Amino acid sequence: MSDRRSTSAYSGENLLFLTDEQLRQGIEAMFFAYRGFTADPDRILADMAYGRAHHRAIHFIHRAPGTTVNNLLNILGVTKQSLNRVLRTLIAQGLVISKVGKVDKRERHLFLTDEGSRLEQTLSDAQRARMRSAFRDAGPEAVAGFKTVLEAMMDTEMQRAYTRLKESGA
Amino acid sequence: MSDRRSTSAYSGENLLFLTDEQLRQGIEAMFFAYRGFTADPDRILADMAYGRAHHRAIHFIHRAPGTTVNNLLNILGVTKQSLNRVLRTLIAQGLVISKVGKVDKRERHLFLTDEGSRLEQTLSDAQRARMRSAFRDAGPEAVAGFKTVLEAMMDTEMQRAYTRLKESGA
DNA sequence: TTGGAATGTCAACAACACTGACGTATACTG
DNA sequence: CAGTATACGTCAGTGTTGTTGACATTCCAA
Repeated sequence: MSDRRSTSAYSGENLLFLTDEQLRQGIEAMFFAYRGFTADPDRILADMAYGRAHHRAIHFIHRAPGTTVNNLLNILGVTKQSLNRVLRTLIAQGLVISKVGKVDKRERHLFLTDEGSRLEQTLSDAQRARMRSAFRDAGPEAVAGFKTVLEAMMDTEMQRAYTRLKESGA
Repeated sequence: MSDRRSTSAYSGENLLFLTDEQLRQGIEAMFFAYRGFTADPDRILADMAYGRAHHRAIHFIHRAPGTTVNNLLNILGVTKQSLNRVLRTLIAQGLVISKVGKVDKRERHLFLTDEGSRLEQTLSDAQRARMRSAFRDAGPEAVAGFKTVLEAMMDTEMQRAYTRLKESGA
């Protein structure tokens, strides 16, 4: 344990990881990695009538069954009209069901049907396979760093949403 | 009947970072972080007639001045029709110039104009600011892990493109 | 009870991706 | 030189996903 950094966290030559060149590398890594991140589910969805927006909706409905439209809206960060189109097709195709709220009849609570759950499983299997492979190649310390940086990159509201989900899943 | 003691680098309880729960966290972290990652440039571009596609084109033309259309196509991973729409407006607005190749006259080499460079600077300043803040909060070890995982998440072709860019910038 | 806020739906439009087909100029090859 | 391949641009059509605007329903509070 070196005591050189006792006062401020990082000083002098240790700041080299903050050069514009390093930042640009981080930016490009995000760009290319996100493409890989979405590639497998996208391929699966391309054959159906669905797209990435459907995947996102299905993912978070699976994560928080019974969530309201409004809640989903906040997590996904799109307009309700945009989400509604996606939801409408998912409901019409029998992947999602929408139940009128008992205490507040304005709200709709969303659930996956069995078929919806199957699709969710297929999609997340594909996405997890890549993530698992990347995690395994990188090792646990790298994974911890990965999560730390991503968390620091989120908007504060998204940090809250992420943390809430994270804790609910544990 | 799988042997509990695997021959891989990590075994037993060290594999806890590969649980489905951990992978799901990684997936959601990517989703939320990418939103933050694009938020600032998106805000700037919303006021102009440009979008994220223009940003990507400008970024990589800045990175590799004189690049050909075909090269840009491979990096961006879109169709030429899609890229052409973007390039056409950028050229019409005087942000990008296209020069006929000297050795191969079929090729068009792309460059930013002064105005294009100014926009690139504005956009990348915004994006770098967030990345820098995230990097600083997370620290150098986390940043190293971040890059390792992202690199492992890319498709192999994208890994090559990324590495090539990375080395050209050093 | 009435008016405003919250929730969700329907309609129209814009951005940006895709495929397919075609045209033109240039380069390469037998 | 003739034929083929490559690089680039364009037109037309389509699909997904975002946007704004208008509107119905429900809840709540003055």
